[in-house]
Amino acid sequence: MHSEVVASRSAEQRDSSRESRNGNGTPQLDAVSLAIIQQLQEDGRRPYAAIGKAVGLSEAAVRQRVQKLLDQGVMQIVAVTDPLTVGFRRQAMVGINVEGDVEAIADALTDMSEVEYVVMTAGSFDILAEIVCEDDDHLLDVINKRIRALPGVRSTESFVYLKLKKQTYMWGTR
Amino acid sequence: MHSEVVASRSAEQRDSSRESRNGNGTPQLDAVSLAIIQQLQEDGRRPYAAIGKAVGLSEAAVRQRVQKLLDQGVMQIVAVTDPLTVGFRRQAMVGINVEGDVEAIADALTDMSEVEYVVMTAGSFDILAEIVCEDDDHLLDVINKRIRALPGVRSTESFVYLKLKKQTYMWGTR
DNA sequence: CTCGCTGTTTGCGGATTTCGCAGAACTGGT
DNA sequence: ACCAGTTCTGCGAAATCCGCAAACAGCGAG
Repeated sequence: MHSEVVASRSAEQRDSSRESRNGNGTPQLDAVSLAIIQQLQEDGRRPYAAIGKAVGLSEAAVRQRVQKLLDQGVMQIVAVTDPLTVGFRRQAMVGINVEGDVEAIADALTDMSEVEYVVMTAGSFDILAEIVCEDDDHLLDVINKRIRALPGVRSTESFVYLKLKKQTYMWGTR
Repeated sequence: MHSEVVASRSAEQRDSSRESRNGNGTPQLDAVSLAIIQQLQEDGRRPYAAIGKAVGLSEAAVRQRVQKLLDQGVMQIVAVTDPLTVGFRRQAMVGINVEGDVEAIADALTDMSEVEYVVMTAGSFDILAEIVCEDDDHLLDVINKRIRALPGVRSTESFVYLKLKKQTYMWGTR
């Protein structure tokens, strides 16, 4: 019925060893899990059986691997939107310079619900943070009252979003 | 069986008028669609019936709305991961200054597969673009050979990612 | 080499969910 | 009041999801 798939699977399977972890504690993914993620990046609701056919695994096996990937926090299956469409009128990327413990500031930003995205960077900013707000007042409040008030924040520079041009989640689908 | 749900629905339903469009061509979302999106932001695979129970609609109605939201491009249901986990070792945010047609440059960036995110901004950069690459060589190539080569790009500044601290998709879930 | 341990895969039923469709209900315009 | 367009509902049929027990593979200890 699906003999050629099985054949290709056992070929793939050879080097897909047991899941291990590297130093960071980030789970090491084999080729099959990667292929599963790729399938779900194209369509987060794709049936397990269809994914199984694509990657050469049974429906139940795919289901278990997906569940594990979710439990481990390797991936999440979610709806993503353009915030502007959903009623958040003001967004900005904020570049931040820190004196002292950068990670502590990053953690503080992480705790703010208006902050969608926090990344520590090399370059003329120590941290980049994306802010999503309802309106100008809200944005102003977050940047001036809350972020600049954090002890250790030396300076900030804001880039207010005018238009979102691209937003994809297709890593590995090249 | 679910009488109280029906009751609460008709209350909600009153102000959920026909879908319209604002000037931008972006569909206007009513409270119910927003609630549906919110449900799917928590779990992209949540069954239609469960969503229906939460927002006060029948399973079929939810299904139709979700399909329309997907068709309209208002949202997409996808798996998202930390690129580092999936084998992309180098990422960077690139700030770009443009002379002339900013949107043309933004479109050119959008066409590059390594570019995950493009946004036009106000401030000292005209465009911010997020780049996801396999390694340093790849990143260098994209920034120097491809982005800087675009006619109209006056200057760029790169912020290489050191550590991703937060990445959420929970707009409206506050 | 064999035993046993562990983690993964497979193959099933049964329960749930998805899907397509036809009719009812609601809205806005004439 | 009526009509056209859209949305919602309620089904039955098909597909999918889920849990479980058995088969299987890797691996270290004896």
